[in-house]
Amino acid sequence: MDYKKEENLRRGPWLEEEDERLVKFVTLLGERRWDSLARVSGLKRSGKSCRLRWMNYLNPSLKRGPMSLEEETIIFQLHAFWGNKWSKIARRLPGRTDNEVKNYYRTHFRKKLEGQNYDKIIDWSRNTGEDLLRKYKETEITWTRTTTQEHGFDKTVKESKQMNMESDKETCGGIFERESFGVMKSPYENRISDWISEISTDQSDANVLEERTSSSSENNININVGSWWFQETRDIEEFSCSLWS
DNA sequence: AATGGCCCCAACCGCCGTTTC
DNA sequence: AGAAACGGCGGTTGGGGCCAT
Repeated sequence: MDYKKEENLRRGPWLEEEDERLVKFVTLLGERRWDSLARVSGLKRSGKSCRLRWMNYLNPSLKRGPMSLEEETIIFQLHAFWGNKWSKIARRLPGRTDNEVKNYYRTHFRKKLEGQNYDKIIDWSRNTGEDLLRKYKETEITWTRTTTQEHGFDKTVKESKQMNMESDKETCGGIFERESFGVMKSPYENRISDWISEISTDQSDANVLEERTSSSSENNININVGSWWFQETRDIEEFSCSLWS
């Protein structure tokens, strides 16, 4: 349905009675056929508007309240991999919407990262997968320090942790170890750990392949295996879509 | 108390891929 | 097979609330 063609449609904030009516009809007809649902319900709203209101606000499975530290971590880390794929990121956060994630990122992270030249740190097109993962981990450490401060963690502990990061690499695997100062990993972080370790495994394979390619013919066209690897693994969804189930 | 600036977030827009007829 | 309808996505906007001056 085209908004411009439907001049008598209501726009702007939803009234309480509109919400009630929408909930009633979605319960009755299901989350589909939004245009016909909008018509049948008598709401003077477009199907799109109804869908959006339900998806972003009325759906009972939505989580309310501020983002947890775990959710912040996931948003940041997945954004580092996928970029502005808000719906994809939101799928990793049960009860959160793409709109919410997008707004959250814009208001909370972008400002912080602008100050840290984030866009320059992560240059998707010019780095190998290995570079990207390393640089990503570096930004993660910096970011962790800022947010943990905000959340009341002890700054000194985290900073000394960061200095040991190089030697910790093997055990850390890129995910900060909060167990070491008394906070257990959440299920969110465990899943992130799993994703990252799967990525690392794939990357090792890619690096082996890269070595073989370059040693066999040094003057060949440069095939950036690292980038290939990263391209593939940016679509983690392909092999981990059931993580939340 | 008034006001201007900023932040936050719900809602809208336009585009595009998919599904339905 | 092709047109229309539908649904999903990312970017943008506008208004309410908060805070500093």
